[in-house]
Amino acid sequence: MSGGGCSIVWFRRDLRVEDNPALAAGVRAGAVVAVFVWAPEEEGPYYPGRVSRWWLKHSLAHLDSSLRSLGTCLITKRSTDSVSSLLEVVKATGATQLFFNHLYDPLSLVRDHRAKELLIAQGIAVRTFNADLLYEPWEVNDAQGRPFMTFAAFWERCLSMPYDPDSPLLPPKRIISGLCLKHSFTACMWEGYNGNLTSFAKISNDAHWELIYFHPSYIFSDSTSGVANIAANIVCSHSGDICRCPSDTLVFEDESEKGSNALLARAWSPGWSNADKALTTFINGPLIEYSKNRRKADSATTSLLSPHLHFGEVSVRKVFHLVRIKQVSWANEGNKAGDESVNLFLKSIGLREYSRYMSFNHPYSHERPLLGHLKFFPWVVDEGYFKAWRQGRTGYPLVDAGMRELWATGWLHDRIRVVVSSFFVKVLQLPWRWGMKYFWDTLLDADLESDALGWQYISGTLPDGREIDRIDNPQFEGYKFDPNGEYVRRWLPELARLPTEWIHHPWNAPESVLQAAGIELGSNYPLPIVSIDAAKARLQEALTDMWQQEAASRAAIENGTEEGLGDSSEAAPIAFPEDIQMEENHEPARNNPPTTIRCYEDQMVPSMTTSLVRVEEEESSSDLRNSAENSRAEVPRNVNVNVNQEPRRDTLNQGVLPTVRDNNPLPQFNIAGGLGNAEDSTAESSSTSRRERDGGVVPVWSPSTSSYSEQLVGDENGIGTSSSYLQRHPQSHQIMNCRRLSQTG
DNA sequence: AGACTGTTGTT
DNA sequence: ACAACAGTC
Repeated sequence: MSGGGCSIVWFRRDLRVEDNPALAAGVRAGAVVAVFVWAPEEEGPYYPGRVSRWWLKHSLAHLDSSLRSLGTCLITKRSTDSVSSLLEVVKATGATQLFFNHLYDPLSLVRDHRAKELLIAQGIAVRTFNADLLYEPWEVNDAQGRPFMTFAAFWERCLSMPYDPDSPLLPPKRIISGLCLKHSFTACMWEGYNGNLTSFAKISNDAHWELIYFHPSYIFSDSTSGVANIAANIVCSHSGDICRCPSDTLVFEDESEKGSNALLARAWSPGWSNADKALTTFINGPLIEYSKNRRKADSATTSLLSPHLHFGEVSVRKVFHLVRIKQVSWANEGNKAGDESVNLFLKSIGLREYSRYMSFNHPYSHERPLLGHLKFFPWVVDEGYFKAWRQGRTGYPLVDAGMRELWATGWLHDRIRVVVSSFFVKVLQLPWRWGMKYFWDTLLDADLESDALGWQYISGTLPDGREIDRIDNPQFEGYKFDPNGEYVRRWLPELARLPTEWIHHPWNAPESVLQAAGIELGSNYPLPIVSIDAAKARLQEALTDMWQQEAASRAAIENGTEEGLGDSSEAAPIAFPEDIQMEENHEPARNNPPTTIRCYEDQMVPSMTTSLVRVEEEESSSDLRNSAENSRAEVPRNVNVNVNQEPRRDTLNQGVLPTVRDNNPLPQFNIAGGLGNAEDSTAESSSTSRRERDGGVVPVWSPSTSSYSEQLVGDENGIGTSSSYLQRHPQSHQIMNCRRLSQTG
C-alpha cells in the first residue's frame, strides 16, 4: 500500500468494475473510496430526463452491490457542485489521490479541469484515464496532425492506427475499502467475533460502528481477508473520529414518475453485468445478421447496447475486441455477410467515437451548428407542429409510430431516429435544438455528444452531413423499413386494421377501405400535417430566403455599416417551449392549420448559455483568455502518440501539467493531465511503439469570460472545408472563417 | 435503345 | 454532389 492515504475513485459515466482504468489504478495504489456525485443542476438545460435518471438509479445500485461484493461500497453524494463535494470526501477520508476517467462533453471538460486544479492545489495527486474511447480525440489526426472533418476519414484512420486500442482490463479481485478502519479496531472486532452475528453487531454498535453490509462467507472463507472485508463493509455511523463520509440518499424519480418508470424494468436491465449479457447475446445472435437486418425498424436486430454504453456499463474497448474476434473467425470461414455485419456494427461504434471527437474539437457543437451556412435559415417556430410531432400526430404513420414508441419506451431504432428527426427538420422545419432537447428528455440512452452529432447530421450542418434541401418521404421509408406495417400497427392501434397497401399513406386510401378499418381521417387519425410537396416548396422558399438574408448580411458587413445580422441573431435565440410534457389524452390536432411563424434567428436553448456563463464565472480566475476564433480544444504539440518521446515523467506524481512551464501558453486550453505512467510496466513493455497509457495528457477546454459572444460567431463560421454544400453554394463560403484551419497545425 | 426522372445511400 | 439503380417514355 503505497503513499499512505487512500485513493478516491470518482465514478461518472463509467459505472463498471471491469475495464475501468481509474478503478484499477485505485486498487493498485491501495485502499479505495468509490464515489459518485449526483449534481444534475450542473448540467443546466441538460438535466437528465426521467428515463435516463431511472437508468442511472439502477445502474448505481448495481455498481454498489458489485463493489460491496468486492469489499467496499459506493459513496454517493448529492450536490450542486461536484468539485466541492469531492473536496469534502477528500477531507473526510484523508485521501491523497484522485482517479477518474475522461469525459468529453463541454461541461465535463470544464468541470473536470477545475476539479483537477483544485485538488492538486490541495496536494492531492490526480490521475485521469481513457475509459470511454478506443482512442483519445487528440490521438487521431490526419497526416498534417490536424483533426479530421469527416467521419469516413476519421474512422478509416481509427481502424488503421499503428497500435490497437488497449485490451480490456479484468475487474479487480478485491478492493480494500478506503473507509479506513484503524487496525486496532479491526483486530478488536475480530477478536470479539465468536461466530455469532448478533454479538458481532453488538460490538460494532458499542464502538460506534454500524454494520451496514455483511456477508458471512467472508468470515469463513479466509481468516485474513475476512478481517479486511468485514472492516471494509462497515461504515461509521458516528459523526466523530475516523470516517466522516456517509453517503447521501440520492433521489432520481419523484412520485409522479414512478408509475411510468415501472414499465421500463420489463424491457431493460441496467447495470454492468447486464450490459455484459446484452453484449454476449448480441455477438452470439443478431450480430451476424446485422447487415441484412439493418433496414428493419422493429426488431431485436440491434445490439441494444446504447444505454449501457452511455453510462459506461460496458467498455467500448471490450465491445470492439470481442466483435473483432468474431469478425476474424467469420472471415476465416469465408462468411462474407458476417464480416460485413461486423464492419457495419463497428461503424456505429465509430460514430459514437466520432461524436466525442467532435465534441472535444468543437465544444459548442451541442448547441451551435458546425457549419454556419444555416445561420439565416428561417426556422418555423410553431409549437403546434412541435406538439403534433411529440404526440405522434403528424399524419405520417411511420413518424407517428416512432414518436409513440419513443414516448412509451424511451428507445428508438437508429433508422427511425433518422426518420423522425429528418421529418422534424425538413418537413416541419422546426429548430433542430428543440428536437434534440426532446430526445434528451425522453431517450433512455440520451447522450449529448451522439445526439448533437445526429441532429447536426440531419440538419446539414456537418461538412459531411445530409443536404439541407433533401426531403425524405416517410411513405417510402415506411415501406422500406416496415414493409408489412407491423411496426406501425403495433404503435398506432387506430391504424391496425388498415391493409398494408395503405398503411403508410392512409390519406390515399379509398373511403370504403378507411371505413372498413374504422378510420376517420382528421378525427381518429390526423391528415398529414404538411404534405411532402408543400414541404418541398416551403423548403425551397426558405432556402432562397436564407440566401437573401445572407447576402444582405454580407453586404452590410462589407459596407462596414453594420456588424452584421449575425450578432443580433445570436443575442435573441429562439426559446425552447416551456411546456414539453406529453399530454396523456391525445387531442386530435386537426382542422386548425397552425399559422406559420418564421424566425430568422438561429435557434438556441437559452439556459445552456446561462449554465455556461456560470461556469465561466467560476473559471474566470484561470488566466486563459483567448482569441475568439480558436474554439478547438488544442492539444499541445508535445502530446504525441509516439512513446519514444518520453514525455514529462517528472510530473508523474502530481499530475501537473507541463504546458504552463514550457512558456508557450496555449491560447485557450489548459492542459490538465494525469501524467500517469505509474503503470508502464504493463503497458510499455512491448517493443512496438505505443501511446502512453492513461491518456497521458488531457487537454481541457476552458471557456473564456470575455469573448463568449465573439466565439459564437467565430465558431459558428468555424468549419471552413470543402464540403459539397459549399461547392454548390459558394456564396456561403464568403462568410466562412477559415482561419482555424491553418492554425491547428 | 437511350435519355430522362426519381429514389437511395452516403454521419 | 455523386453514384448506383429502377422505372418510364
